[in-house]
Amino acid sequence: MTTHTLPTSANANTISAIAALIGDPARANILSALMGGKALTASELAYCAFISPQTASGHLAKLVDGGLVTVEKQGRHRYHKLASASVAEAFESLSGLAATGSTRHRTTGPKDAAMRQARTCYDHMAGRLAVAITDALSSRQLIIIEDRSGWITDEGKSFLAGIGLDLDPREKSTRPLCRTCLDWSERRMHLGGRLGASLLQRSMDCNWVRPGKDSRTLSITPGGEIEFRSLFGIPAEALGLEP
Amino acid sequence: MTTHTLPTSANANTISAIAALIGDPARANILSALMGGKALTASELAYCAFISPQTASGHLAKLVDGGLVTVEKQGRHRYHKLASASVAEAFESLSGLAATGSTRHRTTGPKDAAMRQARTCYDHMAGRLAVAITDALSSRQLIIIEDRSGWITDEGKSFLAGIGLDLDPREKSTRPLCRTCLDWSERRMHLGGRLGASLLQRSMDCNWVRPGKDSRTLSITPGGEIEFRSLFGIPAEALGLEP
DNA sequence: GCAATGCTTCGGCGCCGACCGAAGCATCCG
DNA sequence: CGGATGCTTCGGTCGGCGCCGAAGCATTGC
Repeated sequence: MTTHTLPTSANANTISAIAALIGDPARANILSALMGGKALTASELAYCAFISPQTASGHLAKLVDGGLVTVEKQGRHRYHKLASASVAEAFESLSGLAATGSTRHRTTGPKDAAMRQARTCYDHMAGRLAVAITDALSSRQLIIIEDRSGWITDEGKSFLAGIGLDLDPREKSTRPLCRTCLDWSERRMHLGGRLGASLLQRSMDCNWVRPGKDSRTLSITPGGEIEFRSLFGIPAEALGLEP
Repeated sequence: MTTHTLPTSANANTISAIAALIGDPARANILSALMGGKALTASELAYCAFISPQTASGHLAKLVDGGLVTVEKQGRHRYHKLASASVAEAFESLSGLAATGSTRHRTTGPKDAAMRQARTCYDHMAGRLAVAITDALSSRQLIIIEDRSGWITDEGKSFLAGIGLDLDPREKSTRPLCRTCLDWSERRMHLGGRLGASLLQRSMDCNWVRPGKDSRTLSITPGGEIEFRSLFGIPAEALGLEP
C-alpha cells in the first residue's frame, strides 16, 4: 500500500483511513449487517450489500486489513464479524450523526421502520423496544441509570434471575455489567454491557424476538408481546401495536 | 449532489456519506483542528490541513452541507466550528479505533508526543494530563467515577469552588455535569461534561496551559506545573517532566 | 473611487478506487 | 478423482473526486 504520506498529523491520517473504510456505501452496508453481531460469510455479505462476491471479497479484505473486521476460517467458509465492541460503538456514533446531522435525507421505508422498532446493536438490543425495556426496569427501580452507566439493584438482581438471566459475575469481567448506549433512532438510552447482551440472548432463546431478514432488525413474536407486557409492563405502543 | 441511490438501507447510505466526509485526509485534518473547540477561518484551516484556500473552501462547503460543521459570518471572515458535541464524540471514537485498530501505522513524531501529553477534546482536556487530573480527583474522593459517568462529592464541590471553578447549576442543564470520555491515547477515562469544560476554561484563564500551534495540542506552562502539582498532586511524570 | 484581503466558483487535469468478467485456488462431496 | 461450491486474484474500464490556477464576488481600508 503506497499511501503517499502527506506532512500531516499521523493520527488524522489513520482516522481518515478508518473513516474512508466506512465511507463506502457497500462497506457501510457490510458493517451494518455485521452490527447484527453474528458472523457472516462473504457471500451473505455480498447479498446484503447488493454487490458481487468478488467485490465483497475486496471490501472485506480492506476491512480486515484496517482492523474493523476479523475473519475466521471454517472449512470452505470464512466467517466475518466485527473486530470489537468499540468498532460497533464508533459505527453507532456515526449513525447518531447521520440521524441528526443532515436534515436532507429523511428516513423512509418499511425496513427503516422495522429497524426503529427493534434491532440488534452488536450484541444487545436497540430501538423502541430496547428503550422501553430500559425505561420499565428503571422506573421499577430494578436498575438505576446514571447518565451513561448504571447498576442493578438487589431487587433487580433477583428479578432478572427470576426471568432466567445468567449474570454470573465469574464471567470474564473486563466488560462492564450494566452500561447504556445512546440509541440513534430514539435519541434515548438503552441497555448495553453484559446485562444488555444477556437480555438479548434470553429474548432470542425464549423466542420473544426473532432476527429479521436483513440481519439487524428484530421482529417481536406474539409470544414476545405477551411476555414483554406481563414481565416488564411494556406499553402496547412501544411494541409497535396499534392501540 | 447526484448520489446515485443504491437499493440500500437509507441509514447505511447516510452513514457512509458522513464517514466519507471524515474519510478524506484533508477534511480529517480540518476536523482535527476544529476539535480544539475554537472557531477557525477557512484560511487557518487551509494552513492546518496543508492545502490551498480554494481546496479548503470546497472541503468546508461539504462539511457544512453534511452537518458536521457550522459557519458563522463575521465581516469578511467566516468562522467555522464543529456543529455539536456529538460530532466531536464520533470523531473521538474513530480516533480510538485508529489507535487500536491498525498495528501497521505506528505513532511517531514530536507533534504526536505533544498531543499525547495534553490536548483539547472539543471543550475539555484530554491526554496524559487530563487522565492524571481525573485520577487525582478520583483518588481523593472529590469525584466518583462510575464506568462512564461520575458525580462530584460535597468535598469535591467545595474543592473545585476553592480553585475558582464556576459550576453554577443554573447554567443550562441539558448537558451533564460530570461525564467521562475515553481517551484514545491513554486508553483511560478523562473528565468531560460541564466539569471538564470549566476545568479547561479555568486552566486557560490561569495560564496553566496554553494552546499549541496546531490548535489542538496544549502545552503546560511553568506556572501550570507548579499548580497542577500542588493543587491536584499530579506526579511529575504525568506532566511530561523527566524525573 | 481603487487597491487589498478573504473566500468562493469555474475549468481542467490526473489519479485513485469501485466495479465486474474471467480465471485461479481451496475445500467439500459423491 | 471429477464436479460443485466458496472465495480470491487479475485485468481493464470508467466514474468520481481531490487538487490547483485563474477568475469572480464580497468586505474592508485608504
